[in-house]
Amino acid sequence: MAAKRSGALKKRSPRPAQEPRNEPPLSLERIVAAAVYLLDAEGVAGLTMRRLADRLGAGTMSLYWHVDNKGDVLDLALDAVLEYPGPPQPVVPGDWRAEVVHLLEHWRAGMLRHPWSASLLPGRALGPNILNRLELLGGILSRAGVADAELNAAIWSLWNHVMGATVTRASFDFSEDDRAAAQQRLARLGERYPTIERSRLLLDDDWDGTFRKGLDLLLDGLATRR
Amino acid sequence: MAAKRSGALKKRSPRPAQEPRNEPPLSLERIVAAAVYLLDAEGVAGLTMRRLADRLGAGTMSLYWHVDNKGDVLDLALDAVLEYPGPPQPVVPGDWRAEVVHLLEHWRAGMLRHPWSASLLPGRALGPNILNRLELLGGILSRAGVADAELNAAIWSLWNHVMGATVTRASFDFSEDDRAAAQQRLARLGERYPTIERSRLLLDDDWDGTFRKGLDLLLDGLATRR
DNA sequence: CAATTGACTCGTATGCTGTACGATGAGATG
DNA sequence: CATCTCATCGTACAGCATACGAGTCAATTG
Repeated sequence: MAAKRSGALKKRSPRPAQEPRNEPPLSLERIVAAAVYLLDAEGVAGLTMRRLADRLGAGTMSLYWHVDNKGDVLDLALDAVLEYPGPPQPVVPGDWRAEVVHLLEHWRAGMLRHPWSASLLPGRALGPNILNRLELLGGILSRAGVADAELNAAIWSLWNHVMGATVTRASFDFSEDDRAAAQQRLARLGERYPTIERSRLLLDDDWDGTFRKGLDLLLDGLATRR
Repeated sequence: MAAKRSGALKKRSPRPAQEPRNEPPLSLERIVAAAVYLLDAEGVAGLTMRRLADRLGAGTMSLYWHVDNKGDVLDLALDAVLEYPGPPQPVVPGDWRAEVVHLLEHWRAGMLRHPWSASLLPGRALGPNILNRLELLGGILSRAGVADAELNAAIWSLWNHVMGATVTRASFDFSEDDRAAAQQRLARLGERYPTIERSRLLLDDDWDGTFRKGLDLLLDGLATRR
């Protein structure tokens, strides 16, 4: 990722400077924190190298000392947001379903707090925090007795469910203002799409419930495989 | 979408022109076809309004007569690619599982032929072809006896599985060249991520099998809900 | 026939974007 | 003092979407 920056930690220069700098020196940590802030506040399109540098009180090109390109910033911001505090203790040890549910709901909640993360995840590098979560998930399933031959399919299916549910919600969670318009637009299509219309597929906003029900489908399916 | 273009179909001008035009006149159909071509050939980043116009032998700004903005082009290209020929006949009528499997595998195959479509789908408008597929899916499930209260969750879960599996495959299907590098990179992480390493989660390239197995999980879960 | 209208095309210009390159300076080391 | 490395940043460039207005024609109208 960052190429030029020397191997890990070095003594920081105290940086008195002639024109006195009122900002602390740049660092990967500061850059990533500012990037997350901008992404949260303005979305993916709102993060540009210029705005990022402005926010840090630095010149645009100074960023490129610490980072190879904008992709690095996105990779780092994404993985930073997906830090996992570690497997929870208060869960009943033998209850694999509860463990999976807790892991995935925590995961989903984290991504919903940073809606850009779901859309960013495919196509970006898998950082250590993401791998860590996959590892934990695989471990739970494996210990629960899922056969090795089924393990990858199980992991990916659960992963897809979390990603998909998060992305879907971000895409279709109409703001209250748009809601009336969406309602009307869909009503006009009622004749062509009667089932969708009747089930209010695109208007139902119980995303948490939908996520949970789908997860239960998968877990029920898994339960027959042990 | 297209704003200025008058209400639907009008007589086309034969367009002889003084400096003889060797290209047919622009039309939404030509624009969409060219956009799909560029997307297939160069990916999302390869589609720019300039290149699209060049390919059509037209000036860049001419496109904006037929289309409001680039988003329109993407919406139209996406929905064009997801056209559905209609429910297949040769399927056993009563076998809802086979119907769902056929519908979703056809869907997935279509998106894999145009890998950009999966990454584009969230965030873009739901065109008529997409809605049509959702309607068919909902109909099958409803007729199969899925309760209305469960219907939305079932539809979204299956939708997420198709989208997720397609996006996941596009993200992690390393080219043969990268494969050795990826292999080595992951081996180095083997100590930290033993389960992932053992299951070869990121190296397994049986995407079709993974998709099918995950789909069976969901369908098994659904089968208990009727 | 002449004048007008409307459909369509496109050149130019604006303000963004990521980033290549090279100049600049500070602190450490010789 | 001379060099070297770390770090910062101004300028420049190519490419992007698109606003605006001028241009060209065919069909319509008087």
